[in-house]
Amino acid sequence: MSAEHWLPAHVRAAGIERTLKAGQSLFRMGDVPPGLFEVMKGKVRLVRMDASGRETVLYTAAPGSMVSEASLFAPAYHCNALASTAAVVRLYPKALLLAEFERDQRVGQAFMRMLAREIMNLRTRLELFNIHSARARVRHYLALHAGADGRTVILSGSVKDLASELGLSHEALYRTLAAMQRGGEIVRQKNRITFRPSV
Amino acid sequence: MSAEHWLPAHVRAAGIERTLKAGQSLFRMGDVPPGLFEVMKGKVRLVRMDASGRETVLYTAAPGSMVSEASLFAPAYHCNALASTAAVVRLYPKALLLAEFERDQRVGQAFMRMLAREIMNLRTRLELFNIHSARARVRHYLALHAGADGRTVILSGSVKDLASELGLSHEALYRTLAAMQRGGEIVRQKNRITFRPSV
DNA sequence: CGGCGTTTTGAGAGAGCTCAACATCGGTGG
DNA sequence: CCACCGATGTTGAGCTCTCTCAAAACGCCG
Repeated sequence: MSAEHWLPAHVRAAGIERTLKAGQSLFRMGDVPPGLFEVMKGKVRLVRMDASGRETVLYTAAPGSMVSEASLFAPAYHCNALASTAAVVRLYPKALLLAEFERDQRVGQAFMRMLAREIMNLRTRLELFNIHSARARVRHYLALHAGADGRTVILSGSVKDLASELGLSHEALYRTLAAMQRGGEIVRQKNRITFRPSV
Repeated sequence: MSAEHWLPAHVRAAGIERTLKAGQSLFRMGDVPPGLFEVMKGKVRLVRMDASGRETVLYTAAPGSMVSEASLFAPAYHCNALASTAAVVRLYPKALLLAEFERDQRVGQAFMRMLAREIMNLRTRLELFNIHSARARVRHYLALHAGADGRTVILSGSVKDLASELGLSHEALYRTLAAMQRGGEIVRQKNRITFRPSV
């Protein structure tokens, strides 16, 4: 959900900035969505809690990414947004955006494209979560997040964060990474993983 | 993704119908999307295959539902569509739709709303797949698909179909349903499940 | 009636989860 | 400068739960 400058300057300028401390809540399930948030600094994650208190990470927004696109048309949020790190977000009010969509067709269409891309991301994630083997999940993730060379992934957070993004316990992930390294499938540096694609 | 008559009559009239036999493919990953499909009769499922041949059901479209909304802006399909039963679909060509979005703001906005709803559905599904216990998954599904009375779910296919929609092996699902019935949590009739919500 | 797919139950094994202990690292304050 | 402390990183061991392979009853349709 990258902004990629599809939003006209005058709308961006009208954004209302807000600063969040690590762990602070941006919005909660049930709140009325005021508009669209763009993450300027830090990271914000969308999560849901199930009955047992388990947290499902629905999405992690990095600088340039949007949050709550889907809720722009909904009467209430259906998940919680929490700052994973200290963060700055910018709010674009709903009415302003809808007016802009009407004024300039291209903006509205860019927004559709963004929604469509998010749908595809979510489907890919769904596929990931349907994989039971931890090793296969890691492979799937690595293949999908490889950099330009096709065999390097930069971790943007702790391994623990990665674990919750993969829907694995952090212990299982540590073990899997260790085993893959022993087997020569991956090499780990500070916050970088190099791997052999499609062995 | 229900159509709900948001599409103007003259666009609907321009749709191209196509008949599919059970198991027949509507489109495959990599194909160029010609437009939007509406399911008129039967059921069509979106699936992806992972490396091991396991099939992940991304979405099941019933009559009135749209397929390939997200791919309207993509150069190629990112998943496969298969007829689960004998089915009839109607194709709305991409160019026609985009022109209509420009002509009438409300149609474009209705489409955005549809995309947004699909995002929320997918997030709910993601949450479902993050639940490991079969029983909790079934509870989650039942709570979400309860009818007006809040405690009855009509199964629209076989239990086996339900199993793949829940991401469970069919054996696990049968066992779980049997156990829940023994425990008095649910009552099963022909193709209907009645349950006690939030016990 | 025969065949095929769904439904059901059994048994075993593998894999991830949980609880637990310990190492490591960075930041804080004395 | 060093001790402390909390969070991350790492490894161990046992347990539970689903998956897989198997087999049999059931129901529907030609």
